[in-house]
Amino acid sequence: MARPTVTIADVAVLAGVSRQTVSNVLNAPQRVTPATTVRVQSAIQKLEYRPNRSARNLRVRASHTIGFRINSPGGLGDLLDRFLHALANSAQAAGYHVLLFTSADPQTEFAAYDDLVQTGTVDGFVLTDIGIADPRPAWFVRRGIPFVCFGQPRRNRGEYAWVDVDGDHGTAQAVDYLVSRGHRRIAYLGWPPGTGYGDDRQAGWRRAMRRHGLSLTGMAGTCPQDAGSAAATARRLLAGKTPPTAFVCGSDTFAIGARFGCGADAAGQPRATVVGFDDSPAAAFLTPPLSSVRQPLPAVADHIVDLFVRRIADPGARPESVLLRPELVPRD
Amino acid sequence: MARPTVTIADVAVLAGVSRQTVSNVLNAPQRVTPATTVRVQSAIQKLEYRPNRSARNLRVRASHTIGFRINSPGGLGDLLDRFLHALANSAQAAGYHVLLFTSADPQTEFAAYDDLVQTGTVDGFVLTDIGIADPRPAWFVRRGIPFVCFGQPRRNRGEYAWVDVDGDHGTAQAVDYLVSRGHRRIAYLGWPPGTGYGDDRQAGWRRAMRRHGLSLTGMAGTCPQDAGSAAATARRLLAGKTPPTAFVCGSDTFAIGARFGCGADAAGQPRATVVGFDDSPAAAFLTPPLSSVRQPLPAVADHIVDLFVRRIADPGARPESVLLRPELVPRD
DNA sequence: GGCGCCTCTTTGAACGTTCACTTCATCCGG
DNA sequence: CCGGATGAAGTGAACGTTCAAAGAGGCGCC
Repeated sequence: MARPTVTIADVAVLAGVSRQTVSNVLNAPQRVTPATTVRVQSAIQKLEYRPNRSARNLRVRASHTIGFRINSPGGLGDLLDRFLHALANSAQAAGYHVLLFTSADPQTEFAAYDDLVQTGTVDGFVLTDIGIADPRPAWFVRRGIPFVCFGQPRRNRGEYAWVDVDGDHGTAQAVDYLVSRGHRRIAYLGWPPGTGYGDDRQAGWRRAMRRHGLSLTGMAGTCPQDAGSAAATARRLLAGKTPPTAFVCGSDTFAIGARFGCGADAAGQPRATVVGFDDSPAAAFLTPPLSSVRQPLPAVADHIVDLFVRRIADPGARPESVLLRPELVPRD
Repeated sequence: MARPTVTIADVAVLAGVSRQTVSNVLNAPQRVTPATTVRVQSAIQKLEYRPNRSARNLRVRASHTIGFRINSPGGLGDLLDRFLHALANSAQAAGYHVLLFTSADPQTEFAAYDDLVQTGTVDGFVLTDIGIADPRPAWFVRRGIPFVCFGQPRRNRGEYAWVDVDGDHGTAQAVDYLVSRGHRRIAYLGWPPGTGYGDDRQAGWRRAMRRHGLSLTGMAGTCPQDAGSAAATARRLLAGKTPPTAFVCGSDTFAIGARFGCGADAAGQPRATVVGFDDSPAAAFLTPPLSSVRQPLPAVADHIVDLFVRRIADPGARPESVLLRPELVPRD
């Protein structure tokens, strides 16, 4: 009810100590006697004191905020929600917050980054949808702006901080799984070459197929990521001389499309087994549900925030990076 | 390159005026002579001055930030991304930002709201997924915390600020459209009663059916919002004595499920026409694409931010609300 | 006993902005 | 030529926190 703001000075008076001691109780407890700490803590509770973030930010010259650009259709598909949730969660645990912003055209995008940093609104950024020759990482380094990528930059990957999920390993796992279930003609359905992550996923499939001594001919399908063209591509592959009995897909969108394209046999069962990527709820809810490769988003977010905080703490240090393994979620 | 921070004082010196005059140029231009304004503006540009947000926030006791709770699976489906984008966009235009946060369990949820406000991290909140007897609006009012709902609270709706999309009107439009295309047996597929928004959408279908003098028997299907059970429910309705020739759906998830459930005839065409709700990309990409009722998200976000800003400006004023009309996007 | 050292606490200042008030200059009517 | 009104610009203080440095007190060592 709009009670008057209670400040650190109020707490200090009630606890019979100085402002600084209250501050120390909160920020550097080891400097304060246990007895004093108790007194201050109880004063804090009694007054329901909560430190003012703007004042703190002003003084320490940091916003404790991570900027995230949310762009219109979002290349991440329905992964975005779940990633944002995980990111906000991990950030909070580290005393940070996630701030959303948008920028219509590419030329205002960099201006937006600059603005947010110059005004002290954010301390840095998390970047997603890292393109094959994305100009942003280099630009950020030039400006000295802290950032962590979700997805590895393909060029100069040692120079930037990033966290990625090993797509190659994921699709290879999917192939192993299908082989163990008796499949031998396993097709791949994913993005055309040039996306980076898509290439990795396709490479994992190819590698695993070779490892099992299986043929790739007539098994590779690429198309835009929409259920419609995925369905069409699946149908095309199924119409070939040696039709696949299973599909490994670059995303759940492809997978849902593939399921559509397969159609059902007399018993109502899909004519081919489909394994997706991302483990989206939509895929899990199909009947029968899709197996899918799950990205460990909470772990991804944790690492991103961790790397971010370290970047802030020591901007001069060599950027680190983390490659996490996804996990196949089998559903039958 | 970590150049030394340029402050309002630097600008003042360069322009040969006082701090306050620079501040006025930015915040109250009418108080300043055009000639002075020009001099100050050019100094600002030369120094690339950007006002520090923390300092401003501290002084004016406002964060110019709207809090948004992003919860794990998100009842909004893939609407969430697009809504967040729109919200961030509208907020920016009004000088605000959107800050994400999470809270695991319900008991920490209120603590989280409190914390963000008490620390001055946010000025208020945008609430989504307003339940039929949601405890939050009343709680916020009691605490004097500004908020705007996306979706109307069903109880005490005059007491809170909200923006909603008229679901009733949307499904009625869908029925009109299908009738104009010659359909007479039009089924509804949506949530079980008790969600509020779901009830509206079903009511719109029912009302329009009656208006056209069409029978409702064997036409109402409710089930959880997942493609699997939607498909099953659609199959069940199609197996009835007078099977529907079209489906109006409460969401695109239901719609995609219905499409699955219909299967295809010999020519590969779906056995019933399906109209979705939300106009998600997934629905548009099916072949043939789904018609769907589009929520005007940019307008929704604009109104939400507008109402929010007004709440802040005059917390005592009677809360306003806006009901927007969705628009059917026909696709054939 | 005097000195240095360590631990805990306090003090004044500073972060960069805007508010409230004052000063200064100009203009106009009488 | 004066008095008051009007408008532009400047001044000191304040927002609430943490930093840097200094103060107080106790302890051990020579």
